[in-house]
Amino acid sequence: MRPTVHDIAAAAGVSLATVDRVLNQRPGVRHVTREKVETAIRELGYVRDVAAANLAKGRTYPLVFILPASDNSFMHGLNAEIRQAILRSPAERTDIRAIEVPAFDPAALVGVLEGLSREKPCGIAMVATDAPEVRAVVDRLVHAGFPIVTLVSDLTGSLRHHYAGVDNIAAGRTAARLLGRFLGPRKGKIAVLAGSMLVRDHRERLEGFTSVMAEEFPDLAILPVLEGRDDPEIAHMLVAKALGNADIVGVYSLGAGNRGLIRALKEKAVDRTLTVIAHELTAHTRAALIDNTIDAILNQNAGHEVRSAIRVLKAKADGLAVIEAQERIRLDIFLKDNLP
Amino acid sequence: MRPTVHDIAAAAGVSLATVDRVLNQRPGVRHVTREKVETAIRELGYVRDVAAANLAKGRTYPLVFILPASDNSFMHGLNAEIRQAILRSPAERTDIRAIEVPAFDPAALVGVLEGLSREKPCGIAMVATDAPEVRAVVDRLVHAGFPIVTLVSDLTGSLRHHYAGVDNIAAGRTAARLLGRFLGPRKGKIAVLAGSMLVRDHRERLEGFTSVMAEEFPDLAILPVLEGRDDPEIAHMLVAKALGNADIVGVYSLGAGNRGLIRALKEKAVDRTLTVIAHELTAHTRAALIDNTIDAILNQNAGHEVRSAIRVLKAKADGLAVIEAQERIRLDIFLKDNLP
DNA sequence: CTGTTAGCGCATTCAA
DNA sequence: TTGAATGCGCTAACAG
Repeated sequence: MRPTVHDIAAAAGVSLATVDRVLNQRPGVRHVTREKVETAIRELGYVRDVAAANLAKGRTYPLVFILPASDNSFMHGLNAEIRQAILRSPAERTDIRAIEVPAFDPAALVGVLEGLSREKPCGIAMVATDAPEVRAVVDRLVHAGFPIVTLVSDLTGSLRHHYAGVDNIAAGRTAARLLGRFLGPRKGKIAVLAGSMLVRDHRERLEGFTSVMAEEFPDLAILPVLEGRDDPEIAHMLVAKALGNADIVGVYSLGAGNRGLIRALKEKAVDRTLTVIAHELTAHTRAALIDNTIDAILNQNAGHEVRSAIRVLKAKADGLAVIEAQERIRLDIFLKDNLP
Repeated sequence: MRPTVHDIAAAAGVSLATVDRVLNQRPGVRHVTREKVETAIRELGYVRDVAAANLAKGRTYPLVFILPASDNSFMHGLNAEIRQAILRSPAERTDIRAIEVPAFDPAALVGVLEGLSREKPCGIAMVATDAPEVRAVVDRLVHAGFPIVTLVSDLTGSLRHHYAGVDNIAAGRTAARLLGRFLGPRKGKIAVLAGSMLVRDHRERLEGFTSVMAEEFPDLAILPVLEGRDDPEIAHMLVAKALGNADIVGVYSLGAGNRGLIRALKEKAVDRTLTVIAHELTAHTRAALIDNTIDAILNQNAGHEVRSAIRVLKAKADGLAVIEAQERIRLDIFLKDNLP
């Protein structure tokens, strides 16, 4: 049988309340008494039963998710996963609220973040827009004791506790190698469609992509990046125009808004054998993968990201450790054969 | 505030004990009383607090893992993950025991399984060897009320509750497409190294591989399968011999024992440009991927499989639902760029 | 500074 | 067939 608070109280010759004070590092315990209790804890190998503690405390975890208000399938999916998590709230003792902020708008994000410090959530998950002022508030909130995890897009250089998203440099490098290997001996130009160079995830994907291209596939030349703002309409326009270039042999779409990309490909490139790699598995990209418009999809599993963010935030709130390997968000690579 | 047993007792005008009897479908409640309670439960939207219930019951989950005694890195890794889970046991209320059985030996597996029915674990996770007699015991145990999940290798057609492993047909198909696309316009022969056609996962990978090869890459011919019994020494011998064939342009290793494969490749194929796809990320395959001996690795994450098996078994033991998407074991595809 | 006591939501005796 | 009382491991008033 595992030792309980009673056992350590008996071993240390003190009462339950004192043991509790030591366990929860509350004040009002003499140094010597504290030492006695700590010794007993160590010797009996006591580990606190978190479930029982939460029951006694009636603890719930008020969590806030901050997301950009973007009208693309990936963000819709992320939203859906958060709603799923809200449905599980009773069982998981969470109390989750989602807040939307204008996309690519550091000032708006900062405003919401500052408002949050008043309502005292026990954890914050946010899709970060990469800007100094955002980094500043985040650092301030972390200092004030709020657990913060970044979601999907990281905020490197800030004090955020954890990042629940894929390694985007690795994603870009992987895209480059797949494209290069699939193209084999072919030479030509590569079009790159991004959302915005303002978000770190897109910048990092591009960085990884260009470096592997330069190192290993010198016969493929990258054209100037098209910024589609993750908007299907803009993406369609940009890609349709770019496809006028007959030297293009491949496309890398590293952001969202792939509906527009796919439409442009079907209109302008039916007769060409382009190799296309895109990010994010959605209804649209899935269909395009199956009908061979797209050759491979790199994906981050929004459900895993949300669940991981919640686990990490709860653990941080309790001062507990996380299973690192479990919280690593993997880059999914989908060909038409291994679709879920 | 969520409704508790007290609330439904008050609403139904009965005592806690009666509510409990209804909740746990125990006998000794008049039909009309039962109905009253059930109505109250429905109307208040009561959901049981599993943590509190487990606390009151002092419940633990005795779980058994059955693994083949194979000396390859993948099985070592699986073992390590189970040991990690054992370390987490106190926090997760599990009590995990691992049993090794001779590999590819249905009779031995049946023996262990039969012995288990006496010690009453509340869940069994097993790497299945695919044989009718195994299917028979599994079905018997399931009928007797034991939750059973298959791990890594499934037992299709049996009554096992869940399979914690990858879709191996999809894995084989994916390997074929990667190999075919990487090879591009090249023609030639493909060597296939398997462990044993006695285990379902290997048979399924081969099946998926050959079908995509036949459908989409007719210029690549598959040579007769080499059965290395997941043993590095045997694998080395077989592959070294096979590489005498100068027409070979690619290799698909769908089992374990890749140490032997890699050694053979380095000895016999330094001067050739083979495209090689292997399964399972280990220290050896990782190094080979980095030094370009292997071009891609398909992997199943043993840690996820073990944690998933535990979650599912606990849920089944409690008659609870699982998050299906979370329990789907994904096929990892690693190029040298996205290694963890 | 330290101890007593009640109670979180549920299960389980033991009586009635 | 039903109910009252007790306890699981822990926290939190409230006394001393």
